[in-house]
Amino acid sequence: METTAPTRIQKKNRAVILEAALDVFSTHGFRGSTVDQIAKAAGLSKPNLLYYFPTKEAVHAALLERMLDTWLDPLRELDANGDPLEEVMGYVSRKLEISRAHPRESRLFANEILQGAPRIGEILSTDLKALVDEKVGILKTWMETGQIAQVHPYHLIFSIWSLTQHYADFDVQVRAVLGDEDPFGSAPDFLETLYRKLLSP
Amino acid sequence: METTAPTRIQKKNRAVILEAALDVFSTHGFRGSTVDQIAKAAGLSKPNLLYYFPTKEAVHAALLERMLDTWLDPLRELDANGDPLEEVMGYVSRKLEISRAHPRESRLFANEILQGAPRIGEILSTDLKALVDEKVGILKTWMETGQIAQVHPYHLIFSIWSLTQHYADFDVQVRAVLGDEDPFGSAPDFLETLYRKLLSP
DNA sequence: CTTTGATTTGACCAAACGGTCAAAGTCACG
DNA sequence: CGTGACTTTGACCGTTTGGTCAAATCAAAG
Repeated sequence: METTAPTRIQKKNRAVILEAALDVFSTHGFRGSTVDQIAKAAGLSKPNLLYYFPTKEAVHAALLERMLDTWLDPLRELDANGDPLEEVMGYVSRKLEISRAHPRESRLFANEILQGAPRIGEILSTDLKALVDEKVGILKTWMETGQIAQVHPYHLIFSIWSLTQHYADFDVQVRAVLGDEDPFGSAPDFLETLYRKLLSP
Repeated sequence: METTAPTRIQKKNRAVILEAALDVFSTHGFRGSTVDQIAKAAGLSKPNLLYYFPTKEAVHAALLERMLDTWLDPLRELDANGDPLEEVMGYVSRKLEISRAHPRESRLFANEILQGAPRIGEILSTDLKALVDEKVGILKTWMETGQIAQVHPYHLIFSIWSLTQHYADFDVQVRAVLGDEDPFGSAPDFLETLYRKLLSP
C-alpha cells in the first residue's frame, strides 16, 4: 500500500483551494458556504474541486487542522526560564501579531467555537487544556515567587486570547467605531500598558 | 390605514418563535439554521411559523433589533457625574452580568459581526459610533483631570466588550480548559482587579 | 348556535445544494 | 509521437430548503 507523491498540479490546486476556502468559510461559516462558491473563488469547477477533496467537510477539516498548530505555537513558546514579565508580554504581542496577519484564520476558529466546537471540541479539552495547564503551572510559580502579580492564571490567559483575537474577529465593529484610525496602530501600546500594569509585582 | 392590535395568540406565538429562533440562530448562525428547525423548536409547523413572520430573514431581524437596545443600555448608563473609577467598574460588571445572563444574545451578535455585520453594519457606524464617541468624551475628561489613568479610551471600551463577551461567545473553549470550575465564579474578581490596576490614577 | 375572522396544516413548488459519473481533454515520459 | 495516467467538465441526481396555497379547524362575539 504505497501513497504516491503529489504531482505539481496537485500541490498547486490543493493550495489554491485551501486559500479560497479560507476566504469563504471565514466570512460565511461552514453551513453558510457552498462548494460552488469556494470552487469559483479558486477558479475551478465544482467537480474539479471535489476531485482534490472528497467532500466540503474535508476541505474544512484540512483548514482547521492546518490552523490549529499555528494557533497554539505562540503559547508553546512561553519559556519557564525567561524573564517572567517579558515572557508574558512576548506572548501577548505574538498573539496580537497573529491576529493582525491572519484575521481569516482567527474568524474561522471563532466560527467553530461559537457553534459549540463540534469538530475540535475534543482537541480543546485534551491538547489545548494540557498545554494551558502546563503554562499555568509556570505562571503560578512566577506569582508565588513574586516575580509577577498574583491574578487568576487561567483568566489571565483567557484575557490574552480575548483581547488579541477581538481585533480580528470583531474587525468590522472596531473599524466602524474607530473610523479612519487603524486599530493595529494603537492596539499594541494599549495592550502593553494594560498587561504591565496588571502584572508588575 | 389602521394597524389592529395583536391578539392573545399572536402575542404568545411571536414570543415563542423568537425564543426558539434565538436558540437556533445563536448556535448555528443564520445560514446554518432552517425554518423547520426553528418551527419544531417552537412547537409549530413551518407554515404556521411563516404565518407570524413573513420570512426567515424577518425572524432574524426582529431578534437583532430586540437585542441591540439591551446590548447598548449598559454603556448608556455610564454617567459623567458619577465617580469615574466606579462608573467604569460598574459598566464592566453590568456588561459581564449580561454575558452571563444572555449568552445566546451575545453569540447571535458575535455571529453577525463575524460575518461582516451585513445586517447591522449601518447601525454600528451611526448609532453605536455616536454613543461610543460621546462616552469616550467623558472618559477623556476624566483622564485629563487625572481622575483615572490615561489610556487609549476607544481601546479601553473595546477591551471591556472583548473581555466580558468572551465568556459568552467562547464558552465552550473556556469550559474545556477550566474543567469543572465555573467561569463566572472567578471572572468578576479578575476583571475587577484588571481594571482597577489599569485605571487607578 | 351561527357566523366571521383568525389560526393551523398537508401538500406542493422552484431553487439551491452536495455530490456522482462518464466522457473529453491534457500532461509527462519513454 | 504514442500511450497511459492524471485532470477537467457538462450533465445529472436525490435531498434539503425557503416559501406558497387552498382547505380545514378554531375562537369569540352576537
